[in-house]
Amino acid sequence: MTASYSISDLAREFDVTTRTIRFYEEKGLLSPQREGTRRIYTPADRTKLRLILRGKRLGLTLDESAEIILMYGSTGNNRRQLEKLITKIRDRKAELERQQQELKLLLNDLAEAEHKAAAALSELDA
Amino acid sequence: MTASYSISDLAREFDVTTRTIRFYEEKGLLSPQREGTRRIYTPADRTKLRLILRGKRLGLTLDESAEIILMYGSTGNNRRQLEKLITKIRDRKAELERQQQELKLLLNDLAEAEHKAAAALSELDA
DNA sequence: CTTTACGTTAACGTAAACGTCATATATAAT
DNA sequence: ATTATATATGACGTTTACGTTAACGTAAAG
Repeated sequence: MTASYSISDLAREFDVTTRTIRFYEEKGLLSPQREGTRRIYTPADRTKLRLILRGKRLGLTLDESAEIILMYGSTGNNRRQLEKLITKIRDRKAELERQQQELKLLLNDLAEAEHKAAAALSELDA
Repeated sequence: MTASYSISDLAREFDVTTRTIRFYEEKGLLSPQREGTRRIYTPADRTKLRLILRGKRLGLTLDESAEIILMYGSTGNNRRQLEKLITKIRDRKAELERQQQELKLLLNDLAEAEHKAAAALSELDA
């Protein structure tokens, strides 16, 4: 018996509200089973949620995260599907690498600013 | 005579609308001089705009970008100011480095997904 | 048996970051 | 003088990503 989670289990674990999780379902990012009316989440659902939130922390929109999730869940095994999947992954990687570059630039700028501030400070001490 | 720019000069250069630039002014991120009613932007204004947009591409909010711009324009040279500035820079660096870490994780996940997809594809060819 | 805890749907509210008119003025080109 | 182009100020609209009641069902605990 694989583990299963209630909506508040996941909410606690990932520090989001249940509203948030239901919202992701509305948007088609999650589709847990039901036990009567209550939602039951599988480990796979949990992984999807983790991916969504990871994407969020990187500034991805939910629609973008949805794409990534589709990539993971891609059970369609025909060639066209797979080729499309590979293309999408590469596109996303390229974009993320561009972001990484921007990040380096900003970190450099900040390091410079810090240096100048520290220098000005030690001037005061001289 | 230092260069100066009209609002549409900057809009063209950075590929944003004039509305966007006026919006940044509303939010206090820019404060160009006026020639009568028209806005005149200095190279310093241009740099600020560049920083705002760089921040945006990294997923910073405008308020966060505003902080960074304040750091750059910080002409207050007293110790308290400088110390506060240094602290803010370090905080931001820490957050950005955390993001960099997340990015690495996601890139790894994507590499894995790509690998699996490629493997599935070569299965089809076998 | 009634709290207490957790769950459900439905619906309206909100902050951020602009887009999109509408209307008006000013300068440049023909 | 008239047309075109650029600019200005409102002011309302839009999307994203949820927050926030409201109003109700269920189920275990005391």
